[in-house]
Amino acid sequence: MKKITGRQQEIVEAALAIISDRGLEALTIKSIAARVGFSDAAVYRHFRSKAQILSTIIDLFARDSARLLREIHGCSCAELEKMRLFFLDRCRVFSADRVLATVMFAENLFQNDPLLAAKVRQVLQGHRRLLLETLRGGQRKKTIRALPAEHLFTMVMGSLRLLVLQWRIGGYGFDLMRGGEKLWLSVETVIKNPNGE
Amino acid sequence: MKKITGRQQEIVEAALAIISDRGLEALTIKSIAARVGFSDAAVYRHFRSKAQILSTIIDLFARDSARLLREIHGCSCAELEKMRLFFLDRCRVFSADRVLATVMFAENLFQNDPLLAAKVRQVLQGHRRLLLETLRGGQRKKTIRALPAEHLFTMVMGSLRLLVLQWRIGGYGFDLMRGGEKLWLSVETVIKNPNGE
DNA sequence: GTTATGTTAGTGAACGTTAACTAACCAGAA
DNA sequence: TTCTGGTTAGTTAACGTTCACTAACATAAC
Repeated sequence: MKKITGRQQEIVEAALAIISDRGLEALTIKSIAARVGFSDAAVYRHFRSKAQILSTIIDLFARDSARLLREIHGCSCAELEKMRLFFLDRCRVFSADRVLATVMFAENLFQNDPLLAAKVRQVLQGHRRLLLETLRGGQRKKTIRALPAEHLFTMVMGSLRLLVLQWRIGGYGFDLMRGGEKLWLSVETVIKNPNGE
Repeated sequence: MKKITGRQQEIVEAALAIISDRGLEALTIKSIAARVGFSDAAVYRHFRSKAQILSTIIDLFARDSARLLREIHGCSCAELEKMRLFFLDRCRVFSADRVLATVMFAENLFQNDPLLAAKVRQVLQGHRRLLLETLRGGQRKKTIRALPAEHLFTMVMGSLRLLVLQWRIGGYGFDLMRGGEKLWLSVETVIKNPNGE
């Protein structure tokens, strides 16, 4: 991970704003330059290529994601609580920075650039590993329902993803945090062990 | 809905194959023409624009989807069974025609063309309406868990979507039908009323 | 001879990227 | 202090490619 200059930060933020407003297709060197307020060529004083800008954005996503994973892993709370933390933290992050939600759904968009695609996939793999581990831990303690952990993962993560997608498609028309909190109550209800306690 | 000539059918199939193999970004008039076996200009003998080709593809998806919705709506079986039919039918359709799975995840890809985006959204709305209706019917009969129907929808549809996504990302490395059947068992377990029967 | 279905050759626009150049600033040597 | 060389960050103009799309023309069927 490299240090980043002020100008690079500006460029990345401009790129994020464009993706957030008009989608990844609208992200061109020209549109970035226009947003920052200088010519297209000037962008190349700070980044070697467009791919490097995208790579920096994904790194942002990955770094934040790694922080979350460490945080939850080190937490001494129960497994269901860990799941809740993950679920709601994702909502919080996407709420605060909408473009990260775009990156989350970018598996297909980066498929022309295998390097970027691999980077995104790696982040998602990290989520998967952590959640599966947590789910299995909860199942050992009989707090989480005894269904295939893979299935529970698909249900939890699938619900989260669809919620975020609905939020994006609807033009961010509802409060994602509140929506996430309410949805989590239902998700928790169905994944916790009904025979427990 | 228009009638379609043989050549048009060929072109649409070529387009579907390209999307399926190399993604929507690789879908150009040139690539379509190459696949059919003639020059790019010849495509315009059969379609007025690229958008019209895409529109035809979405129509295909919509027509198939409408058939499914009618079929399930007219079915006299229980609500949980209807949900199962929907879930597995989607798996079956995507298994048979992978590109339809691509279209299912194309909400963000068509966002630059509002007409196509609206068309896709309409199909998804249809799914949503049918499933919510079915879920609420099951809740009235106490066969489906008394949680907000919207949440149940998000969980079921989210699980289905993530399953299909995993299938696509993994290079179609597992049998989607079998995966869907197994996942459905878990989904059904968590959404059916535990106090019922 | 008209209609349908191809061809080749071309358009203008957009893309990422590079080239050539300039203005501002900043060292150290005269 | 002033000259000199070098770096940094910007400019305009252009490159080569690809895109969707069009015009002009050919050929064969009816």
